[in-house]
Amino acid sequence: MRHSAQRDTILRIVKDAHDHPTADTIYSRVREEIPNISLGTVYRNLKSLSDMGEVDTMETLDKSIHYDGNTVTHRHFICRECSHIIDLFFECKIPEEFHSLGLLVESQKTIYYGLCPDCQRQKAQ
Amino acid sequence: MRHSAQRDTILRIVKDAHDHPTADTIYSRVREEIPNISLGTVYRNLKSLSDMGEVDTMETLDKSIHYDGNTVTHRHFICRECSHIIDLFFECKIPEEFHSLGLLVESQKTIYYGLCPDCQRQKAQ
DNA sequence: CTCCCAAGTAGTAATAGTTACTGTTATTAT
DNA sequence: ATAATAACAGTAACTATTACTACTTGGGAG
Repeated sequence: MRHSAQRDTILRIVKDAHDHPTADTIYSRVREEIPNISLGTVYRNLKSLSDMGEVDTMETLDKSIHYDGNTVTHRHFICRECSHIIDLFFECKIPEEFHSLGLLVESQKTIYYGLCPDCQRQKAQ
Repeated sequence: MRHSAQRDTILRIVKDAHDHPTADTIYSRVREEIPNISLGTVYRNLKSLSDMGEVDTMETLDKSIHYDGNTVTHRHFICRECSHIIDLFFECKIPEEFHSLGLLVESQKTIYYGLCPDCQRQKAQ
């Protein structure tokens, strides 16, 4: 894989982001540094960065992919009201049962859905 | 909500399916019974059935939504080689930590990725 | 039972997110 | 420095899904 300024910038911006941005959001942030970058370049590099394990992806109820620069295993909570995404660094053990089923687990993605504290308060009023 | 033959059929077919079909797959199955049903009708009803909690959805690495007629809380394993989806009925406890964070969890979706027994064998050869 | 009308439908157009293509640019091995 | 080719910008194409519109149908009121 050849070096490219575009991919460097994309990776840095995803690593710096803590809001699980979509490709389009990443595109507009990268454009502040590289104004004429192509959206296709952003998608292509996000895909290769994801394949290389440099970034993680989240598939949510909205139809766009969210990217996560934090590749440490963790889970997510999404508020059904405000769509805010919260990172959860609880322990993520692979249950014993996988062995007996002969399943080799390489990664896992968990999303919890519900209400965040702020939205619970608003609902209560 | 008014009764409709189309929705009844769609729900029955999703409940009978055990392969987590996409809207398009469901469409072709429903067409065997209602040949002139519209794809839009399938999408619209899958959405309302999902809103009503009659079916569950799965957002996977491929970009289409998979539907699950089994609404008992469970998790999924997807093989990265053959894309086979396996249902897992292990216990799905909500960790204690959510309370201290003030997060109200209403549902959860977990997908494990890895290799199924068959694909592990093929890789070993 | 019949009539009415809103909810539902078929068919089609539109949209959004993503990927593919094409000619040009830039990285890196020689 | 030069050649080979990976990566790029710009644009077209694709796929899954949603929206729209005129027509149909379920089911309650009379």
